[in-house]
Amino acid sequence: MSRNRFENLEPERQTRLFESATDELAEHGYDGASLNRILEKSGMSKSSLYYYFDDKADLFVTMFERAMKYLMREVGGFDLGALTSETYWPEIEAFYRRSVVLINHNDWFVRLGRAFYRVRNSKKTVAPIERSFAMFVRAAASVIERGQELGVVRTDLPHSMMVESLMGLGEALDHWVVEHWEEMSPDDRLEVVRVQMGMLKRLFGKDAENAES
Amino acid sequence: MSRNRFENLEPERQTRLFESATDELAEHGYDGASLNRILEKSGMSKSSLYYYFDDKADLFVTMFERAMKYLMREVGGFDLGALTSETYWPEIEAFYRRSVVLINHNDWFVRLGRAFYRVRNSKKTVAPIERSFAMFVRAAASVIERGQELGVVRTDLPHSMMVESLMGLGEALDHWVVEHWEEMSPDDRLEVVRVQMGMLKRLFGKDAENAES
Amino acid sequence: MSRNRFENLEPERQTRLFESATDELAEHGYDGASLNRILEKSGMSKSSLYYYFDDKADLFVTMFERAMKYLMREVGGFDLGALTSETYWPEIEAFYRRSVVLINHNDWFVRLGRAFYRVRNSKKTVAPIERSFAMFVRAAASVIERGQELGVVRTDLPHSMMVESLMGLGEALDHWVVEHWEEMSPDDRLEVVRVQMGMLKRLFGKDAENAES
Amino acid sequence: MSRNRFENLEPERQTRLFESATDELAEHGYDGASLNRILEKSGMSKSSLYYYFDDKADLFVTMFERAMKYLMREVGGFDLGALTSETYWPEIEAFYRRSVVLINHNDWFVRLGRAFYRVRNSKKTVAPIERSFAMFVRAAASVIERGQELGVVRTDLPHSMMVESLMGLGEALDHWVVEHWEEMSPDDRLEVVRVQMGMLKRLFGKDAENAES
DNA sequence: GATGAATGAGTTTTCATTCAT
DNA sequence: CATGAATGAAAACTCATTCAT
Repeated sequence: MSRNRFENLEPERQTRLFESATDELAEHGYDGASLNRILEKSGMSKSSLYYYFDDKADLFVTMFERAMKYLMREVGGFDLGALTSETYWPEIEAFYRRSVVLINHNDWFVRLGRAFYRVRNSKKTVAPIERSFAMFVRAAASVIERGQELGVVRTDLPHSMMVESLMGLGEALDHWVVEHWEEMSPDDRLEVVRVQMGMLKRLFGKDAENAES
Repeated sequence: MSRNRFENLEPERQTRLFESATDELAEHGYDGASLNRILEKSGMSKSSLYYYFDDKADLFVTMFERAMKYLMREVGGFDLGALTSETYWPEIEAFYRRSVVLINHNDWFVRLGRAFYRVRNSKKTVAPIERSFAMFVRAAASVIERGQELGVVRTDLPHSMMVESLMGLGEALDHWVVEHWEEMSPDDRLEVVRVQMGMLKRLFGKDAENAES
Repeated sequence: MSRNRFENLEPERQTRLFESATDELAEHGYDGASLNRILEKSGMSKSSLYYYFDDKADLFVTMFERAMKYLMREVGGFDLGALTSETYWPEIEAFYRRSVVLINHNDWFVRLGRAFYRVRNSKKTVAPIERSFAMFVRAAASVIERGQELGVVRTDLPHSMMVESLMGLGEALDHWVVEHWEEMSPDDRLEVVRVQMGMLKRLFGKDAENAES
Repeated sequence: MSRNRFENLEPERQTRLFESATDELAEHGYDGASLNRILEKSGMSKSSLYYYFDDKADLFVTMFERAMKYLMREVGGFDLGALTSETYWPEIEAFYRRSVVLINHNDWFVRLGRAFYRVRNSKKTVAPIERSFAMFVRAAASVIERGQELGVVRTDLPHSMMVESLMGLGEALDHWVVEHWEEMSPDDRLEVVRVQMGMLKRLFGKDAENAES
């Protein structure tokens, strides 16, 4: 129910709320995020917020889902089935590159990114948020599995360890990008994509598997 | 000021407070940790806590530093200067292995580990905690730098990116170990050390640097 | 003003609102009843409710009066003037019995009963509700007075004490019936009417008055 | 834990809180009672209240239990086992009379009485309050059962119906007393006790049982 | 006729911190 | 040394009501 209401809210106020909420989430994590502060920043009244959202969790889940939808629309996803052993890594890199370009134009997306990583470490996160996040992890797992099917991703590690490592390293790399964003030229940024993809390939690529032994 | 006082506190009460605080920190992170709950669990009075510590931050900083000191005493650190290109990776692996053995005997250390990672992502962390954590990061940086001096760690990445990647991947790997701890035999655990060291070497080792090109 | 409007509302929506409101009132009492919950259950919009009713009190007063009108229509009232000393108690019992039969077919009426008793004890009840309830009390008082005129109801008690006792005992008995409703056969129910009438007669009947001395 | 703390609170502040809480409870019932209003009236700070009590329910349960203890100390209870068929009704009447005398000196007790009846009808009453009240109902049930054992209380009604009737009628009678308290002389009041006991005996007494048939 | 939108004031509860004893 | 006591500020959430359309 809340979703429809929010869609009809004056876009400018949507944005104001959206940005305040994202900032707050990024700064304090889910548990620490204060609705009061969000409302103060966005100028919205407390009762209005509860008119648009069921509760704190609903607010952030909605934010997250909207952002994901936006990301998918702008950047596009993978057609996992269409990947081949030749296109696997290049496609991922292209996706990454497109994301970086997108971030170039929407700085609030960086803040959401930060927020995302914070929520991830919030134990008390209520069920719906957990679900939202689980969806994301599952996507990552699918990408890994597809790579293994195609024989381009190593298979000698426990699945869960791979997923967690990917998320952990990915977070660190993204975080680095976000943090150093402004001191880099557009070219630098694309170069970083190349470097970081190199790290992922080195860590998870099949060919490297043999190099170790 | 607080430090000296706390040292003189009856050891049994030290421990009780220590464990309560660590648990709370692990479960709720720094911002979410409640002094009230800690005091309830440990049976200490609120005013006593404020007698021994300046404030919330001081409490956790002290906890953390004591744990680090304990870790160093039990596990031993590196004498970075004494490392050679031959002993570099084996020494790190040995340190890791000793840590895992230690965890075997002190489960509260696992909890502290969890706590550590949670605090790390807490932006609002007051200055002193930040400082405590920075010390830890600096140690990691030193290890990396020494490896580069010895020519066994790659040098083609920005320093800060390497440090962050190490912390991120390290967190993920540790987290995986903590989470799967009980379903593993002692032998499994040591095998995991070997595997994870393989990942670190692959990601940061110099030899692999060429493999990429 | 509100009354006329509500009469013109689509009957099906009238009923939906009616039932939601009655349920809510029964469960939470007047003060505790939430318009929000009522509206959610009935699917009516908040502004519509305020179109049809002046405020919270007006809503419940209207509900109550409609129910009373309905009760009178279905069950029939007394023609107090037509009662004689012989028909007084039998007529009351017959009324009671008819009410029980009615409840058999309209379970929401049970809920209204519960609601009624809850409102009764709500001190803050706004003036109009008080008035509504007063009407009901007056009716009970009239029945008592008529019984006294006919010489079949005791006269040795303060009038107000009789009225209050009647309401108190009546509530308890009704409450008992409502609570045990489902575990009784139709025959049981009518037997209960007989038993409870016995109690009322014993407590208020004139003949019993002598028995005491 | 809370109990001890409250005992040590400055008696004058105990009383202030006690009276505010009782008044509030009497006026609005449990659900409707506002801690804010209580605190405003009593001049206590919100956090202090939560220092002395666990939560809203704990506050009222404590109030109730203290009052009951006080009542039992001042008025004395029954030794049910010691009652005989001759002393049963007189003892009850004596208890009632002593209570009325007590009320004479402590008008807040009247307010608590009102409060008690209101809580009773509060559906949402949290568990502890329910328990407190259940204890009271059980006491009433015991008195009834003892009377039946002694052959002075009728046995032709369902047990639960008797208990509920007793509570309902008792509430009404008490309520009447409270409401007319000030317009009566001390003698009037004791006369009322006699009259009301007459009603209870008539309704529940064994001898009357036959009178009916 | 009908309703979506907005809100101020309210709710219970928890927080970290201070201070007199 | 130790603590009982007190507090203001903040937390998430709900309330009945209003008004422009």
